[in-house]
Amino acid sequence: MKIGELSARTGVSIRSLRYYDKQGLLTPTRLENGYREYSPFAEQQVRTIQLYLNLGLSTEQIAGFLHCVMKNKEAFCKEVVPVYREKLAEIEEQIALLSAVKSNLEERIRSIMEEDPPNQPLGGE
Amino acid sequence: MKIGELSARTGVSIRSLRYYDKQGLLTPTRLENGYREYSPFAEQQVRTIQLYLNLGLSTEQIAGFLHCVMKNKEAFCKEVVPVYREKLAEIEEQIALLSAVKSNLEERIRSIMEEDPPNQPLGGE
DNA sequence: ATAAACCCTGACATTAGTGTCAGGGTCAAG
DNA sequence: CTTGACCCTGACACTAATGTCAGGGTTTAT
Repeated sequence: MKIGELSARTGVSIRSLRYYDKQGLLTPTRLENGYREYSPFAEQQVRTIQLYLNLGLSTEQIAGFLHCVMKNKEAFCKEVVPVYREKLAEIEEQIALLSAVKSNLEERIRSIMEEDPPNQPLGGE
Repeated sequence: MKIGELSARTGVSIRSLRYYDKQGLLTPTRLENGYREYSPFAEQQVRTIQLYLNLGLSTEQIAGFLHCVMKNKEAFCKEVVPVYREKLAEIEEQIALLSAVKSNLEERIRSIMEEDPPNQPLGGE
C-alpha cells in the first residue's frame, strides 16, 4: 500500500510516516516512480511505534529494538528492559522535581491566602 | 553596576541578563556609551526572577507581577495567585500523565521479567 | 598607542516530533 | 490533454531559555 492509505488506516500523518522512514523506523520499499510501498505488516508496525512513542521513548531508542519486537515477543529482546528502566528513572526524576515544585506552589498559595484574606479591602499593584 | 558585575554577583549569565532586559523583566538604565547600568536593587531582583523561573513560570508570567512583588509583599499582588494556580494545574496534569506512563512501564517490565527469567538460555535479537 | 578586559547587537543552535508550504512529478479518468 | 488526487523532497516554524560566535565599540592601564 502507498503512504496515503497507511496514513488513513493508522491515523498517523503522512508527515510522521516519512519521518519514521528517515529515522529508520519504518523503511518501505520504493516503486519505480519513487513512491513508498508499504507491506500490510506496516500497519501493525506503525501502531507499535505509536505505542512506544506514547511511552515517551525517542525514535532512536525505538529503532534500537523495534526490529526485534516485530519478530519476537518483547520479552525476547534484551534491549527493551534497559530502555524501559532508563525511561522509568527519567520519569521518576521528573515526577520528583514536579512534586517539589508543586509543594512549593501550594505552600505559597496557602501562605498568601492566610495573609490576604478576601475580606480585606486591599487591592494589588 | 555594569552587567558583568551583576552577573558575577548573582551567578546568572550575562546572556540571561540581556534576555531579561529584552523581555522587560529587568530594564537597566543606559550609560552614555550604551552600557547597561544596574541599580544595587537589581541583585535582589535577579534572585527573585530566578526563584520564579525555578517554579516553572515563564518570563511573560513573571513580567506580569514582578513589578508589584518587588514593591510589595507577594500577597498584595492579585496577579500572583492565579498564575500559581494555573501552574499548579499544569503540573498536576503532567504528574498524572507521567504517573500513568510510569505504571505502564513498570507493568511491562514486570511482565517481561516473569516471562523471561534470567535462567532461561534465550538471547534477544 | 596598544593590549586586555570590558561592553554592545544580532544571529544561529539547542530538543524532537509534527504541521505546513513551495515547487514539482505521476497517474487515472474523463 | 487536462483535471484532480496522489506522491516526492526540502525547508521553515514551533517552545523557551540559554550558549556561543561574529563583528565591532569602549575603557583602562601600561
